[in-house]
Amino acid sequence: MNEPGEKFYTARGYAVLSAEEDELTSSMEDYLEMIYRLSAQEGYTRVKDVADSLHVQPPSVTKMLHKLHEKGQVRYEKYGLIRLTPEGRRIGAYLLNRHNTLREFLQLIGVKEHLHEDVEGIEHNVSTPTLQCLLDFVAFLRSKPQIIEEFRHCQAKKIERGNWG
Amino acid sequence: MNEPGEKFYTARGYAVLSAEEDELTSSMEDYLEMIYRLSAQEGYTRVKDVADSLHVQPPSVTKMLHKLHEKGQVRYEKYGLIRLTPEGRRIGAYLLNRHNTLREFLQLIGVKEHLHEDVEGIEHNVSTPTLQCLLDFVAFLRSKPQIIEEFRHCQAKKIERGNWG
DNA sequence: AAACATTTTTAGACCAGGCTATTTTTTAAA
DNA sequence: TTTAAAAAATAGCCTGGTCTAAAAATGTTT
Repeated sequence: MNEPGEKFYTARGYAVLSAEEDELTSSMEDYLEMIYRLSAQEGYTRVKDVADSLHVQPPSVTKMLHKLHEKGQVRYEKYGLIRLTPEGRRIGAYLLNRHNTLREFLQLIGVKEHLHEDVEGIEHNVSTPTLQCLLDFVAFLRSKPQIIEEFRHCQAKKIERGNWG
Repeated sequence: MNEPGEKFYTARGYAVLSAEEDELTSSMEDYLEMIYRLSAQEGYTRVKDVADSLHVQPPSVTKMLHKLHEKGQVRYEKYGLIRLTPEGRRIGAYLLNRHNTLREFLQLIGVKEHLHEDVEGIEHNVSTPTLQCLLDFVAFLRSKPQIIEEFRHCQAKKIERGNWG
């Protein structure tokens, strides 16, 4: 049909597929990444802090903590402190690294306006092998700063010529 | 807190925000993009074809058609053919272009394994200004093929050295 | 044109991840 | 140590995008 051998699904369809593979949902990743950030200093965080940071209400956090606990990423008991398990820390570190890599790449190609939103949306959909490519590419660009310099130059010229949407 | 001035939300949180801005949901984009592909030849398509292509059941298509009709992207009456409005065509073309741009970029940096899934997931989260950066960057890389050549070379060397995850 | 097959629609259920309102527990102050 | 305030948990509702089962419309034979 379209590209041969490629099956299309809706956004929901992909979500269901990855749930079947027992992967984390996008929201679970958001919570885990944030818990990882917040517990970096003290080794723990609290429901209220997570709620405030993610702009959700506390009951949403509690509910998600049960899920992350069941999945083995969070050590948690009622009214207690939130701590990641070693597994949770490993994943949290991975997620944060993925976030930062993506962010750095987008900055390199000149994204400014919706940087944060785009990173937050895109990160959940970057598979591990793709992340590896991105990492390699960012490292490559970092090692040859003239490339980005030249690209910036082209972009600037383009703006001058008024070729923009 | 984290990066100053950046507000974090969960995946759902962002979805709600963009709904409030009256933007299309990810699923709506998937349907619209597919209708655009399928109706490219004949100028129309059918519920069954959309359902088969997106691996959903026909009632899901019907329901979504009502929404896209309300939003003014689809011309549609019961049991009839599905046609895009001019507005729908414009957006469809934009979505397809975004898809292809992203795909080309990922291919350039050497993505092979999950190319299709990653494109399908990422595309919905690429804002218009970010897409513009990507377009510029892909054009730049296309105009200087030595860059990608050299990058490929580095990647290959890296594999040789066994520095991979 | 009658009968059968296919396509589409309708109706209603389900699930994740939010929410609000309320109750329970913990913490801080008097 | 009793009381007030803050934090967390529970219960239950809502929404979007799916599904299935059943009904309705359309198309295709013969």
